[in-house]
Amino acid sequence: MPTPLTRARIVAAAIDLIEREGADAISMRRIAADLGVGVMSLYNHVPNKAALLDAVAESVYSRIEFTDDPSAEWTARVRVQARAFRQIAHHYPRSTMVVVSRQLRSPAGLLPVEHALATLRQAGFDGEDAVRMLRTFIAYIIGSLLREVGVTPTFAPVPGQDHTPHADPALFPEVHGLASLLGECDHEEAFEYGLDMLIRAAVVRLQEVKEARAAGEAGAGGGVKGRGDAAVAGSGGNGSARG
Amino acid sequence: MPTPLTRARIVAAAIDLIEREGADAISMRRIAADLGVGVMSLYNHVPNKAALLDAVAESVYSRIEFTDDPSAEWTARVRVQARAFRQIAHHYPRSTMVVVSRQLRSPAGLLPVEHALATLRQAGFDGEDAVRMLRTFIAYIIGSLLREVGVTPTFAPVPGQDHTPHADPALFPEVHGLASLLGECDHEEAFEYGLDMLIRAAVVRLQEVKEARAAGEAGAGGGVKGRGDAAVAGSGGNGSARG
DNA sequence: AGACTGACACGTACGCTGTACGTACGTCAA
DNA sequence: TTGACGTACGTACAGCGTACGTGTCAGTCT
Repeated sequence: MPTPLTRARIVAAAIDLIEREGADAISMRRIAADLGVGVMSLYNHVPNKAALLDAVAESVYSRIEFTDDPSAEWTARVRVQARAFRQIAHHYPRSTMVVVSRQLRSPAGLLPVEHALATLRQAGFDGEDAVRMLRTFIAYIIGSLLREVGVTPTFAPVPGQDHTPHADPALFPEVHGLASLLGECDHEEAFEYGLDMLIRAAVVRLQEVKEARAAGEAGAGGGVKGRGDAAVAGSGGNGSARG
Repeated sequence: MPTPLTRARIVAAAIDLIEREGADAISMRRIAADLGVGVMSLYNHVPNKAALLDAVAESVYSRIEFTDDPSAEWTARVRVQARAFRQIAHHYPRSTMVVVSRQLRSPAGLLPVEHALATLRQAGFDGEDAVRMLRTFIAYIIGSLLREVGVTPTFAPVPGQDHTPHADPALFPEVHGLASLLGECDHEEAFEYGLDMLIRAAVVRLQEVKEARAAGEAGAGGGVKGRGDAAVAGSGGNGSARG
């Protein structure tokens, strides 16, 4: 055996196999065969299949490349980070479903979070807003990825396929009238559209917060559960300097 | 055999089983056993397991209840529809992962789409904006559902579990400082927060479109790809705030 | 040197899976 | 009566994850 069996080699082989034959085709036996080893040898490095898939998710996730430019406008930085996240769907399309299907709790997932939070904090959001906003962005990105890989699992533009819905015009007038728009989907453009919406909303929110802060320090607390949109004015006492 | 085997009965049994024992526990043999029939009898009504899971997804999806009030403000109607969508995660938490994992192409999925498009069109959006906006909302909702069912698959608030991330303060200062916020997550509130962001952005967008229309019929279509970040005319506009 | 120990590759085996196929038994049409 | 047909069912097969035992080798202690 020239190269020793390794957890990293196993994960790499798994990703390779998923990308070649799809997530359903993965099995411990196939991975072992691809590596030229016996099945049970894998279990010396990975406790079970679920853990292996977790490792696959973590590995793919950790390959997100951030080219953060701290001097750029915060909106641009948020945009760049969101796009970087989405890139995994292009580099590892068939593994993406595995990634989004299992939540990962590991340091690998913390770095993007750290970046995003830092960006939002520097923009002027307090901790609560930053966390909630991050969650909103992540939810949107994950949902977008899911649609992308669901519709085109391989990202190969299947030519013969027709997604145009044909609906009874009487029952579904809107769907019928917009069938051509619903049938096609430029994922890139769709993603940017929603991303624009979120970023614009974030800009509005930031302005709101700043106005509230300027108006006075009165209403502290910023009711988490409170339904009042404006007048959050949290900030007070938050010592976490964060330049 | 009192009641004859039926596709509907099979699907119902499958959903039941998933909710009782989780999506991983599902198998044709278990379903057949629950129904008190032989395994192969299922195949008289369902071509294969994948089709059965598709049917499960469709069934769950079709149970979304819309209580649309056409007289309400469009922002409120959008909010209601989004919440209705999210409700499936509460009624069928463990099936939700099945729903979001497979894209469904059936009439069952068209009714919510029809409702949403009609609402957006009535608000004043053109077809393109309505479709793109709908996709944005769906992506956000799906992503939110995925986090909800991922973190708490059974919606039973696991007491012993601690999701608080413990990160090296030097490497991850933000994550460390906001650990308590990151550790807990009120899904309800998180969902509403992002939903608010999207609805506000939609309000801004609508205003933009209307102004463009009023200004003249010249630049039709509106800069879909336009990158203009700022100048969104913040605080005004939102009439539906939430009161 | 000899003995012991741990890590690791591997084979076998068990219970489980989805489902192709053949069979048996109903009800209807001719 | 006869045949066709739909449906329930049993058997069988290939493949799955993985528990368990066995063999080999490197390193360490006496």
